[in-house]
Amino acid sequence: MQHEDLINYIEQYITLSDADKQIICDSYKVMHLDKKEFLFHQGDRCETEAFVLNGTLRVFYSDDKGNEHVLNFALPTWWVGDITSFYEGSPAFMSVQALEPSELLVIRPEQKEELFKKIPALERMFRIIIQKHLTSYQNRFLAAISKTADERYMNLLARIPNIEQLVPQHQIASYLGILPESLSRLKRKLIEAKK
Amino acid sequence: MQHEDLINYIEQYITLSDADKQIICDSYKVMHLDKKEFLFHQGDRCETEAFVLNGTLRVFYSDDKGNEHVLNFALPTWWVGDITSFYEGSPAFMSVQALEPSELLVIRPEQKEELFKKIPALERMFRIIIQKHLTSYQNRFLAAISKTADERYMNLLARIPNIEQLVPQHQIASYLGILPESLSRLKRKLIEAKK
DNA sequence: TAATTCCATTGACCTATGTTAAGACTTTGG
DNA sequence: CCAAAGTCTTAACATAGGTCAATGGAATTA
Repeated sequence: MQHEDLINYIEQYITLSDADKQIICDSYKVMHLDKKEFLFHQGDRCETEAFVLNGTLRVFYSDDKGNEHVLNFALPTWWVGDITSFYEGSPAFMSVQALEPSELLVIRPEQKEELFKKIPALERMFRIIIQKHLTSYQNRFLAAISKTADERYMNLLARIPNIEQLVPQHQIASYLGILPESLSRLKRKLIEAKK
Repeated sequence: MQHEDLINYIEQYITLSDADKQIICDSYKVMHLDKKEFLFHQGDRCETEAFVLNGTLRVFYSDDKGNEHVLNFALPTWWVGDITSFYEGSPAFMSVQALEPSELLVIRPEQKEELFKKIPALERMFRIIIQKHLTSYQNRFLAAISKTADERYMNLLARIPNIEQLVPQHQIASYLGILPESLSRLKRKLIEAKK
């Protein structure tokens, strides 16, 4: 069943009756994205919140000079969306694009409201998830101002060991907040240091 | 009345009956912090969420080398707390300390649960506030990796024009993610460039 | 399969910020 | 009211990472 991973995920947080599971399956629709296809674009309203079933996506922000900065990747069992845009209808702060063909489970704002009414315990789960995201960005910020690019690279590898197989190098550089040239140089230094 | 600023703040988001106002006044207790006194320490459980009535506080993280990094300041009508620690009971990620004598309205987790039961519309307000915090840290992160210290300094001044009168310079440097020496140099350059 | 675009690497050079150290001025606490 | 601690500035030097340019290989597309 398509929704199995989502059900398993939710059951880490709360207990679900069979009826609850049915409601969840009805609320989330399967969606496919081709490589390079966007879930939503920065500036548009984000009307979909998605749970990644498989594939890889990047969440990025384009600044005023047109430079793109990877805020995060999205891998299976992760959530993607722009919550402020999703709930409040404001323009999305970032874009989300598939880096390879990907399968998602998506929900729209009205349906999510419905879902919360039917399974209020989910509110708590999503609140915790938002808090984790907040903590994660606090950490990214702290790392950006207090660690070297080497350290941030090693941390990323520790957190997502197969990241090199999943996304191209220049996306990793962008995630780290450096240029591809710098990542290249950095990797060489690490290899030489190991010898 | 002590709670007036809080009531006004909340009324920006939702409509309150007189009974609601009374409940809010009963839920939030006035608290005074002397200069240098802590609201809570990194590593402890954060059992208070506070609304700042007056004064100035700093929210900071101490890294493994003992260096302190200012995550944010807290000024009148701002909220401070470590939500994850507050709700989930985990150790606080950061510390909060008064930079001058400050007055707060504080609430404890159990009381906040009670409050949500009595005035459910507050849940929505706090969800929006968390989302704003999340966006704010995404921005801090992006600025940290893509803007120069000059730009970040100018942004801070634009956002909080009187920040120089409120907090010592080395705290501003810490907020910007640079050393006091660098901020000093940077300010001189800006002054010279203006001539 | 050719043509084109994209991607990773390298090198030379540049700049913003860190590092260290010193001195003057201000605030705090006994 | 003095001593001590904290704060701001300046300067000389070091370094991480940016910038620019060139190359070769890989992946897309016609």
